[in-house]
Amino acid sequence: MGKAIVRLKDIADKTGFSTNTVSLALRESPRIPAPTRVLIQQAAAELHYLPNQIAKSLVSRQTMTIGLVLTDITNPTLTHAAQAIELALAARGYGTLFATSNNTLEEEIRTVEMFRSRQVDGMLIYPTSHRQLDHIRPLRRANYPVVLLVADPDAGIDAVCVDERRGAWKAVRHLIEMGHRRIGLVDSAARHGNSEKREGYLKALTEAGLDYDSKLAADPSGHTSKHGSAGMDELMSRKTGATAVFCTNDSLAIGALDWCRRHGVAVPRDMAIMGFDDIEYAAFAGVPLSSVRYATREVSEMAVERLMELIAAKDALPQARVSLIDPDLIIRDSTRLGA
Amino acid sequence: MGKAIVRLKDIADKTGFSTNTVSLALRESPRIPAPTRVLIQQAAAELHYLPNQIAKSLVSRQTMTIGLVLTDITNPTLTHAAQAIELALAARGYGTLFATSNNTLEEEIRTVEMFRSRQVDGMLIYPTSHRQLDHIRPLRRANYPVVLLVADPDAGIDAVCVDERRGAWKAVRHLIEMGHRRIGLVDSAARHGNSEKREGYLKALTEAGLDYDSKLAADPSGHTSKHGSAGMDELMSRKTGATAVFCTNDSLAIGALDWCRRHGVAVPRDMAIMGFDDIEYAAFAGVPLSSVRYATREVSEMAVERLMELIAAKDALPQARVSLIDPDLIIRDSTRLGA
DNA sequence: CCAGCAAGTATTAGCGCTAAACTCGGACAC
DNA sequence: GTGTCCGAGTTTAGCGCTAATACTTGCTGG
Repeated sequence: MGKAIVRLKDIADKTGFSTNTVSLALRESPRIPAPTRVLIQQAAAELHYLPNQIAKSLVSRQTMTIGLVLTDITNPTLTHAAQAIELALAARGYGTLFATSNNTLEEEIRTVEMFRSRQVDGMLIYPTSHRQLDHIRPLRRANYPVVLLVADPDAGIDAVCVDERRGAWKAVRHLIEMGHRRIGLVDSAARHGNSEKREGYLKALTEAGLDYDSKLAADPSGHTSKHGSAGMDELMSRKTGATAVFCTNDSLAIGALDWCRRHGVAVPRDMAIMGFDDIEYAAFAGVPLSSVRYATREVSEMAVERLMELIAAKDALPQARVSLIDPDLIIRDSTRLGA
Repeated sequence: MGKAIVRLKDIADKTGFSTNTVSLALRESPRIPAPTRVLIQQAAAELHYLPNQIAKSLVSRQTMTIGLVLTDITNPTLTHAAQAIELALAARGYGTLFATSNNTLEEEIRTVEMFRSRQVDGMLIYPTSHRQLDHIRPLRRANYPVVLLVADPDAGIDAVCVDERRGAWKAVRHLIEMGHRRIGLVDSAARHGNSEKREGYLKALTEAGLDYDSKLAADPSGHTSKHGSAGMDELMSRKTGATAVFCTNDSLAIGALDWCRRHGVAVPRDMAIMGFDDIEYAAFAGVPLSSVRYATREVSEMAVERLMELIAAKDALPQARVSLIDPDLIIRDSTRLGA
């Protein structure tokens, strides 16, 4: 770890005060008179002193570090969130330790343990599965500050997240309003047990008096554009008569768009396509993509704020609260009939 | 930090051994006979013991944590790299602390100090500017393991990165081979003093006997698609007669592509466009985008491997080495004349 | 004129852990 | 029988820091 590190003791030796006096002076304690304080601080600066946070953490019992568990940082949405979260935490003096669970529960559990072992002051988690939270509940019970970034309202754990159900419902309702009756669903989250978007889809169908046809749902094994294309393949080979498709994220949708281009299916004339997340590239896809947008920055900021509240609450966490942010539709050419 | 944490002492009290015996047993010391070891390990498991890494770090003088400094995680390329790095580090038992410098030198310096204060065992850095490394050199001189993820070959600091100069040179040479003589450059990195891609561009021009015309270079204030579009605007308003444009990353190129679509400029017939990084969406842009690709995963893996070597070297770091990875061209419709 | 107090500083203990030094009771050799 | 060695632990010290307590002065007031 590099060469001899400068410690309080070194400043003490240099100035002739005791280590404790130095410690107090550097922390602006009123118990040390101003002239002494200045003297010590100058000596510290000359020696290029940097406090050892590890030692500090051991005694103060807080590390000023938050653990961020992501499923997969490749997803542009998570990426934006991670950035916004790091920013919000840094502004409050917290460091961000991050790890990806690779969408497996096992790794998620390992990650959470690793973070605990490193004594993070709290965690922000994108759980792999929104339902299997049994490894997280004990944490909350032990008064450990945890905020989820996707969740069920009835999870019993604090969460700040987008209302995916409502977003999906809005998206599908829009497709229905555009006159579509046979609406496909390309959903890569289902296999992780995350059914919010699918529920929104079903709700919109039901409200419009449309039947759900399981042939209209594809369930590709990942969430990249390649998978979106594969999902389209699966869907279209079934000859379901679909005239619109709702993809649960924009990467999938962009892949679906590409499938249409390669198969001579005109978008939106022959097929309307709707995404979710409104990533930067949605607007620049072959056909500009309609999508569901939400304020990543605000969500992240709120989640961090909530985490801070929990940390401040010490050993009496308040009742768990789930905040759902209502997303908005962004309509572009991929679903605009006149286009 | 949650409720009463289980310490070695608690296991000691429960089993009747001393804390030190417990510590040794949990670390599989041969000094403790197997039956005792098992007994102690069972007790630890029952109490749900998790070692306190902070305390461990204080005495072992290593935190098993690496600091990762990114300029801006929004960039899909950095994102991929971050993911690959986290994976490679986790595989070696290291945690990843990350922070973004927001492309300012000041924040980069603060971040590096913060990491040092947290006693990270080493750092991986995407420097904001490839030239201003004066805050990093002292680290190396103090035997602090640091590996850069972009750099000059003569930086005097270890680095593992893509050979951007060569990538740009290949890209521009390709455009020249396609018959272009007036080739624009949209480069958002120049303002940070990172001129590798521009140098590659110039080298290709020179080799082909083409003059450089400064009117052909645009320097937008950011690296998103919006900025790419703005860069095109700037370039085209100058009536330079450009028939091709090299954009220093894919987001810019996708923005440029969009500018062409909106202004009725046919790609590649009236204008060829070339990107850099080959992000997922390059293939799915309005016109599939030609780009420069490199193996992110391998680069990250190599960088981590190098960092491990430096860490293992203790207080006698080997001569700094810079490894440049040679990227490949991916030709798609945006530069293919026949398309 | 000295108890009482405050200001300024030093000493001590301890966070949870590890490494080094130490103890103690056999077994064994001669 | 006694010195030596070994196995199976225990005790002690210390990582760099903070918090609590202790100790000096010099002063004030009754």
